[in-house]
Amino acid sequence: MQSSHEQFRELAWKCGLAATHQRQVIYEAVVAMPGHYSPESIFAEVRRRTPSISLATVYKNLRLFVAHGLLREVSPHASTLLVEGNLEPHHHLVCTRCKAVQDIEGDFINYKKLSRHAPRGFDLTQPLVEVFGLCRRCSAKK
Amino acid sequence: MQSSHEQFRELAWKCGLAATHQRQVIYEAVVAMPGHYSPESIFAEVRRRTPSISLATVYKNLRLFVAHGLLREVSPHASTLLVEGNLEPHHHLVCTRCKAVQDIEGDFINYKKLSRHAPRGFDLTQPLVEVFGLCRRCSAKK
DNA sequence: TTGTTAGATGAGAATGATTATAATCCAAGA
DNA sequence: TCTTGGATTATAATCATTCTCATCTAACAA
Repeated sequence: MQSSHEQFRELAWKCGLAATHQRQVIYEAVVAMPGHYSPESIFAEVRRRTPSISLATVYKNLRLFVAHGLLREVSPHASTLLVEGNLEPHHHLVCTRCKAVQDIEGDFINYKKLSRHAPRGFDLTQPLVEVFGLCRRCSAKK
Repeated sequence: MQSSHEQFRELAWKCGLAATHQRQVIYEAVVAMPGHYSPESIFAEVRRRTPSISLATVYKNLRLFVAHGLLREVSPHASTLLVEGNLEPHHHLVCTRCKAVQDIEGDFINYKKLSRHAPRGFDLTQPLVEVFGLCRRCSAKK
């Protein structure tokens, strides 16, 4: 069984990226636990092990990892960046009011109907979906 | 048949809002044509008729109209605001690369399955969905 | 019609997340 | 070990949006 370090070195090598210490700790911070993480929270976490790291480096590498498919961007057009390490296809539930995001399982999309209504040439190879509603807390407030 | 002005005055009155000239022209700019509009584009449009109007007023009133259900926010957690006058329930297709948004018709969501997988208390009374893919232009570039 | 006032507007400053810049640094192949 | 192109850091810059507050006006009452 490979060490976590060796696993990352191999991933980086496949993507043609230098396996720097900073990239290592950023990647591991996201992948260590399931969940959705902001650049700031990753920065705070990573800083404990590598105090000299810069916030710009965190941003740059999160974008890079997402571009290479090592991480997933929680919402591809959200106002603030969130990343997750879970690469299994799954959808998200978003609260319209507080913008909280959570995973939602289940096969509730009819892909055949969906692609029938999509315009010509629109690539829905692996459609990801965001469902908007009101989370429990916000619908209680009302 | 009511004039457009009278229609707006009545809507404003129902919401308890003063029917100012600025609100009138902002509302009409969005509702006049189907489509998705940014605050800047509405500002540019509205300025032609009302040169003294302020961008802040446009933002403030778009948010207000959305809060009162007179307009719809295209994507409730997008990085930049877009509004539309079409209040008929419909979903959106978003390009992951260029973030372009277009309407998509069709009943491709299985609401029963969806609510079965949603957490307790999550309000999905009228779930709106955003589907991510690659628009034709972006998937051609690849 | 006029007076009163709560709410609305306008101009510009402030905010906050993200990206750009440029000097320094280091991973990786020779 | 040496070389070099890519990586990192600190900070400035950006940009959409919101805030502030002085001024103004729509709406109701007299």
